[in-house]
Amino acid sequence: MCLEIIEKLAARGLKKTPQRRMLLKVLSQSDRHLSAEEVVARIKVQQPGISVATIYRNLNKMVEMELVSKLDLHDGPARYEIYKGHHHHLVCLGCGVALKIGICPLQGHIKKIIEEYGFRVNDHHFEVTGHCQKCQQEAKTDTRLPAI
Amino acid sequence: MCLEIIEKLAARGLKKTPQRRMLLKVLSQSDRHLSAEEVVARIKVQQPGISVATIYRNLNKMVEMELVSKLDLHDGPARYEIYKGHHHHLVCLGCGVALKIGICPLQGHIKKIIEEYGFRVNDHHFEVTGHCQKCQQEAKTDTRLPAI
DNA sequence: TTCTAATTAAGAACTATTATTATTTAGGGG
DNA sequence: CCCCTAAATAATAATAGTTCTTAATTAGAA
Ligand SMILES: [Mn+2]
Ligand SMILES: [Mn+2]
Ligand SMILES: [Zn+2]
Ligand SMILES: [Zn+2]
Repeated sequence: MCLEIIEKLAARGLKKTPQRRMLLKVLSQSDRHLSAEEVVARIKVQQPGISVATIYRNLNKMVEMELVSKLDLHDGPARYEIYKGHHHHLVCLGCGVALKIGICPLQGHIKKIIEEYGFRVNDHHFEVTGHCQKCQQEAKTDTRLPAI
Repeated sequence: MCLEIIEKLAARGLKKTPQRRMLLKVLSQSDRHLSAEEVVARIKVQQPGISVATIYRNLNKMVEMELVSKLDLHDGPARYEIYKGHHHHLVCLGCGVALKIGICPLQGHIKKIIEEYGFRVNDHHFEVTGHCQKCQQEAKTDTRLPAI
């Protein structure tokens, strides 16, 4: 899985470094988005010398190349996952999970209207925050005392 | 215009301070979104003692109260404007202008699909970046040498 | 094997924002 | 009008997340 990505890097003239291999391995083995610091922590288990700057630098490069995608909410660190096509997320404020949704607002109708404004679209962000089913359930059955 | 807003603040138990008056005056006199630092710079002309912390603190409070709205892209400082109903923007990467669009993706169709996921929506962000008509024109007729 | 441009580790620097704290002030009650 | 006090402020330190700088290392071409 990440072998192919490493080859894509090489095809574009980038070196196959152990740091890049580990970065891709960690991302592809995760079942959720990871922040740069989380990636570093996981790599440190095997390569304690890994530097955060290296991870940020490579994440940026890979996002640019569309090998990795970045989920940047308006608070906390950005989080990354292996690129698997354009999509958006429902981000849970309770558990932090980012549920993939197939719907993109920049299709058909809305896209057409935007282009009628004479605006040339370059990129877009669409993020929905709220609570996932599990966190709604937990809130209902929660017997803990309120935080005040 | 900002007199009404000041009254709304007072109605919610907040004091009518000269700093708050100036903040609202500056925002309502601007024809575009302003960053906190830009607000400070404009207030400084008349009140050189104004503090950035005061502006940030009040902007946050006013956003929370829906008296001001915040436009937070993923780079550079957040920018603010007087709240005039829920809307989204086409943000020009050339001149920075934020064109208001009336279309909200979280209506009807898409909203329904999201709620069918069992997700309880709390908030959402939709921003489109690209180039406005004016900046597209300028790029065409631009006789400057490219920056390499 | 040698060479060199690419890459790295380490940590300083930076940007935007929030927290802390001593001082000031808005506005209500006497 | 003056006093009082909670609210608000100015100044500045602290923070978070990320990028920059630089000297040392290394991948991979020759
Ligand atoms: Mn995803
Ligand atoms: Mn607007
Ligand atoms: Zn999309
Ligand atoms: Zn909307």
